[in-house]
Parts: sequence; C-alpha cells; structure tokens
Amino acid sequence: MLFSIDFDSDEAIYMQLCNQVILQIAMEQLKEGENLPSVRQMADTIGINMHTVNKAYTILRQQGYITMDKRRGAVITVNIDKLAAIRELEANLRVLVAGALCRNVSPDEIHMIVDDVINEFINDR
Amino acid sequence: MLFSIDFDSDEAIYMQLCNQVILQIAMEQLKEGENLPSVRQMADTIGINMHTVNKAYTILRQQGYITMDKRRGAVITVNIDKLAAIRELEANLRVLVAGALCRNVSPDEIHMIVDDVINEFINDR
DNA sequence: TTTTTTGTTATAGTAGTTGTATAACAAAAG
DNA sequence: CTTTTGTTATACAACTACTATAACAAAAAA
Repeated sequence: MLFSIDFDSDEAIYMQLCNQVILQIAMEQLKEGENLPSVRQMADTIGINMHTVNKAYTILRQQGYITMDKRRGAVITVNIDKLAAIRELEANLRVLVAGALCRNVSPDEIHMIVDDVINEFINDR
Repeated sequence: MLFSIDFDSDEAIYMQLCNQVILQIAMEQLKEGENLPSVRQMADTIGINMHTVNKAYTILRQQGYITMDKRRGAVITVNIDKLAAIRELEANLRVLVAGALCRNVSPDEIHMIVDDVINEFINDR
C-alpha cells in the first residue's frame, strides 16, 4: 500500500489521497475488507497532518468507498450507488470530451483512449 | 450565446465560464473566428465582476481556445496542441474510470456512456 | 487494570484562492 | 475628442487548505 503525494501539485493533498485510494481499489491493489492505515499512521507515513488524512477519509466514506470503525479503522467497503456513479461520470465526461473534440481529437481516438484506460485497470486483475 | 452561471455551485464562477465556452465550441454554437463579448460586457450580462471574466478569458487563451485582440476583443481561435489534449484526457479519464469501475459500472457501460456524450456534441452539428 | 491507540471534535493560526471594488493606462474605434 | 478595449495594480472580505495542539470516549493491547 503505497501513497505518493506530490507537494508541488496544484491538486489538494486530501484529493490526491482520495484519488489514489480509488485508483488502487479499481486496480484491486486494495480489496474489499482490507484496512487502510489509521489517520495518524497514514499522516506519519506521508508526512502530513492528521486532519488532512481525516478529510480524505471522510470524503471516501461519504462517497461509499470505506467505512470507519473504531475497532478496525478504515475498511474498504464499496457501498454502491451505481446510478449516482453513472450520473457523475456523464457530467465529468462532458467537459473532458468537449475539450478533446475542440482540440481535434477524433471520436474514434477518444474511444481508443477510453479503452486503454479501462484496460489499465482490468488487465492487472 | 448564452452563459448561465450557478452561483450556488461549488465550482468557481470563472471555471464555469471556461467550461461553458469549451462546451459551446465543441457543439459548434461558437465557431472559429467568432467573438466573445468584451470582459466588461460579459461581466455586465452575467452580473459578475470584470476580473472574474478576465480570469476565465486568460485561462481560455492559455489553453489555446481564444486569442485576445484590442481591436476584435476575444476571438475563438482553436490553437491545437493535440498531444497535450490527449495526455490531459488520459490523466483525467484515469480517475473517472477508476471511480466508475469501483462502483460496478462495467467497461461496456462506460463505453456506451462515452458514446452518448460524444454523440451529444456530434449530432448537433 | 492500566496504557496505548482509535476516531472524533474543537480551536486557532498561516497561506493561498475566489470574487469584488475602484482605479488607472495606452491603444484602437467611433 | 470621447468611448471602449485589454491590461495592470491595489485592496478587501470570504472561503479553502493545511497545520498545530489539545482533548474526549471507546476499544485494544499490555
């Protein structure tokens, strides 16, 4: 379980953490039932404040990726709201696809790139 | 040329403006050579500050969607860096697709949604 | 039982972002 | 000559991001 934070990035640290957890769940490097380090351990390991980790965990919990338990800590528990996931995907894709089309990336090329990205996750399983 | 800003959104006003311009270029509601209102006119129309519009225009210019000209104002001039567009698309897709896969949206479903979104833009042409 | 670790909550400070307000400038248009 | 243009500067309030320190009850470990 490795988390690498880019402190020079303009993306907030807690967001980078959230995204890395989601990426690792998708790649099945983190599996349902597994634990994340405690907020303090994770903060120590990365070298950031406890509250920054806590913020990331709170968001992950709200989005249904983990549950918090005083006994077990943060546990990967993908609690699915598939319709919400689809709506969110559509909304975010709209801007991405628009930007790509404007810059002369063809629909076929977009499909190929989507394929590549999906396979990145699927092939590692 | 209509721009609707959601003041209750957690997305910054200048970002909403940027995205709407990009969406309208993709839908060809804004075409190469056409003008955007001046920063002051746009600000007046929407009911926001001049600097907020200026910030959006500056970003659009940096990303190659418009050029600024004292004579003509802001002109849609898609200046393409296709490789950069593809890299950006890949990076942003990675997080979106990961989130979707985690929530049990299948690769086929993702492809269908991508198709739908692309067709939203293509069919209006 | 005592100690440690857990998530959670509170307060407070610094730094940066967002949006607004006012103002000024030279260049171009009318 | 006046108006409109993009651009730049300064300043302010509100908010966000991150950190620091501290405290609490609940659970685990000793």
